[in-house]
Amino acid sequence: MKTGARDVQNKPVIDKKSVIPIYYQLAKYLEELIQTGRLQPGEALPTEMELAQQFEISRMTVRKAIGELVAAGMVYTQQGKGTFVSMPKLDNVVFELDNYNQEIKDRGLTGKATILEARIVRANQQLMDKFKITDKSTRFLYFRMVLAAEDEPLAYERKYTIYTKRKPILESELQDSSLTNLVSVHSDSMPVSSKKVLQVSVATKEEASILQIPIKAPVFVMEQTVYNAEHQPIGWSKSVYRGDRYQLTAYDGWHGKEG
Amino acid sequence: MKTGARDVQNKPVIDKKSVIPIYYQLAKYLEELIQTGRLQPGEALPTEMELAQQFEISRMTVRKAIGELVAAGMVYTQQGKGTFVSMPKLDNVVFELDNYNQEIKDRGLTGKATILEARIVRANQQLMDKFKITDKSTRFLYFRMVLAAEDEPLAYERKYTIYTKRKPILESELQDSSLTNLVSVHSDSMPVSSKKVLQVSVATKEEASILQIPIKAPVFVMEQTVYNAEHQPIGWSKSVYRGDRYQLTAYDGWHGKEG
DNA sequence: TAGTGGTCTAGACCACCGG
DNA sequence: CGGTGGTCTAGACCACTAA
Repeated sequence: MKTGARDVQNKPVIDKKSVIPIYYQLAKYLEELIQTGRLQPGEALPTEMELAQQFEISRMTVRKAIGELVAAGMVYTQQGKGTFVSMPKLDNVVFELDNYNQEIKDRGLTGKATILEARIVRANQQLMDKFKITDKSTRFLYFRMVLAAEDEPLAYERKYTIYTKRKPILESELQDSSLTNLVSVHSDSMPVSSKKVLQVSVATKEEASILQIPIKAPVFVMEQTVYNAEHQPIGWSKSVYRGDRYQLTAYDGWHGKEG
Repeated sequence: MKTGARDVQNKPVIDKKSVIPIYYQLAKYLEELIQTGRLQPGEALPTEMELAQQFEISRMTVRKAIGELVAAGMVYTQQGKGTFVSMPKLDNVVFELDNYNQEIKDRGLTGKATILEARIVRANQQLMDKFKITDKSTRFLYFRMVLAAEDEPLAYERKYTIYTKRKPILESELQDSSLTNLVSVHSDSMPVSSKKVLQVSVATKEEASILQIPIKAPVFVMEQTVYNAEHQPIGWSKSVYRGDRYQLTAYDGWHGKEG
């Protein structure tokens, strides 16, 4: 009588009566085999039929487990050949920068967004370029604001959206002053995509003054453009982040974040 | 006799005899409904049973299709309630920076990595901190190199790995001078995870000279630490990228990259 | 209680790969 | 050709939600 694989404590690897799904148990088991090196990169996993028979479960359940590992990038499948342990890719560079609100919350600080200025402006050459328009009479809603935590200024943001609705500028802008929200409220079309470019620069006199840092101190500059369904720019912002308070972090590999 | 949904040209939405998998056809069909606005954010999709009956396919196939959309972030499921169209999240900040080799290739340039120095060094306080060790006699392999394209220097990298194998330093290092590769070749344990921190700074005199930029010009500074399976640092590097030649870009939304 | 998505089964046929 | 993963079926039972 088969009873499936058991670990060193003679404890069954898969407990069919557990509330934890079988496919999840199997995925974690295989994950452990890989992370402890009992399955080396490039090595083949047992075939789906073998795993199904060994643990007395359906092949579809095995496939669901393997699907989890594929999604996690730990294994890859080749039709007609088998399933293999991936080589760890540690040189991808995908950085995450938490947005302002989360950033503040994570640090347990009290954040504040102060609007320095909010008014209607007419098109100038820079705006006509950024929004890819030629109509000089276009009006834009212009926001200028400072983000601070614990009374220390962290970022300085300037935002523009095409002003078509003629809606008054409300206090509620303070609740969510993200560019996409401003665009949603004041523009005719919905934002559906966004592009951000992050560059490094040095603080201008104005930026240094607002952020309370020395002139020419290094800063991150992020430009965001928000597009509607027709790929037309409907919002643009330029944000300056203090270089001494912001950084981007990237984790790579199979147990990066836990360490 | 049921024949399933048909589009405006009376063409069946799902062709069961196609070589294209049914679940894929259904996923693309639902995707189109969402992107054209016929299914609005927050709105519920037809239930899995409804879709199965409408297209005369198995519920498991419907689930596979929906699984694709979930993975793409376009819909989310709630047990006991239904499946709903996601709100587009345009304010995530996940930046990608192509690695040096791809970067060069993408631009159609001829890249070159020049090793300025490669030698064995003993532990100093900075290295003992970075590698979290206390043994002063530890030896490190130290690489110093410049990355250039079209004879223009772009980045300056300093890399350290624990030197345990006593292997000679070979020309082959030039082929793949990534930190993970150096660690693989010269260290006892395999790299399994990596952490990178990107900050903004200004060029020192040495960096400015090597990168041919003014002193105090803004630069990206990336520190990478590579860990083995026991979460011990086995490699560390500090790379300086010219601020006038590098930027990070992030796309967000459902049809961002195509535009 | 009725309806939803989540899990699981025991088959089936197929496309692809290697010997 | 046998073995592999890829797709698909027609059921089943469950946990959860809402009326």
